[in-house]
Amino acid sequence: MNNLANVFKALSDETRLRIIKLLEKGEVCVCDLVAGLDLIQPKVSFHLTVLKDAGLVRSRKEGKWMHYRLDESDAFKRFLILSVLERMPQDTTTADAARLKKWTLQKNGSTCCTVVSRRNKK
Amino acid sequence: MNNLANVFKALSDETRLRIIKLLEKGEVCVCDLVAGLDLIQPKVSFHLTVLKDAGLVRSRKEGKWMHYRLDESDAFKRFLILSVLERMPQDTTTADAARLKKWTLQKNGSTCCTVVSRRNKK
DNA sequence: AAAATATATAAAAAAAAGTTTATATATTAA
DNA sequence: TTAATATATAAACTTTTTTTTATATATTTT
Repeated sequence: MNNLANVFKALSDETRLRIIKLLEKGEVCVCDLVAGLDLIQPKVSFHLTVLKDAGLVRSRKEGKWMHYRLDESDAFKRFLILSVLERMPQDTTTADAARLKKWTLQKNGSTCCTVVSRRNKK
Repeated sequence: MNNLANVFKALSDETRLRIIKLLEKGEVCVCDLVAGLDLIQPKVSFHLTVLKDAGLVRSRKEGKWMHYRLDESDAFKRFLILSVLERMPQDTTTADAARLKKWTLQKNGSTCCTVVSRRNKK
């Protein structure tokens, strides 16, 4: 579904707005989103599917990992996403970003979402 | 509630988008909205309350009638409302507008929402 | 090949939103 | 004052959305 009410519906959930914020700076893989949001994986997958169905994110598979990114391919979506990014309350989003950063540092190639292509090329 | 997710939630329902469209040209009283939408009155009241809680409409009481209008008091809301107004599919909205027009013509002062103040002043 | 991992999805359960019917309140009309 | 009307709200119900738990699939690692 891609009608107007549905795009708004996709944006009507706190968790999904947090996801959008975590995607602000570019692609993030599901395992990293799970860490950043501190939520169980199927829940995150569910919300990603809602966002994708509404055309607000796109995904790219790389090995066993799935990377999501914002889809700002048209002006309306771009504006909606931008207004989410700038309007989300700081407290939540900084906590999420901090968790994500901590996680990516500590996992250090040993856990999920190692960038395979790069490792293989080495 | 007036947080971001809630504003989007208010816009995530077809009936509420139809209401916004009917309010495009200015204040409309509840009985006229009921006629335009062809829905039962408590249902319309419910959706008006949702819109009001989200800060998207305002209301004004005049006698026993309640008039609703769009609240475009800030740039963000104004943008959202504008995008609804221009993006709603024609078929639904023209049918609603036609019903509302027909109703206001035929009721002719005899039924609900007679503009009391004006009549009294005569 | 076997084991481990990332992710999606299905099924069941819980929570939230929307609908309907009935009714209360305020106001106006008679 | 009594009757009628407009609207909001409450209660019961239905539908939709979200959450959780379990599992299947694809891929990688060993």
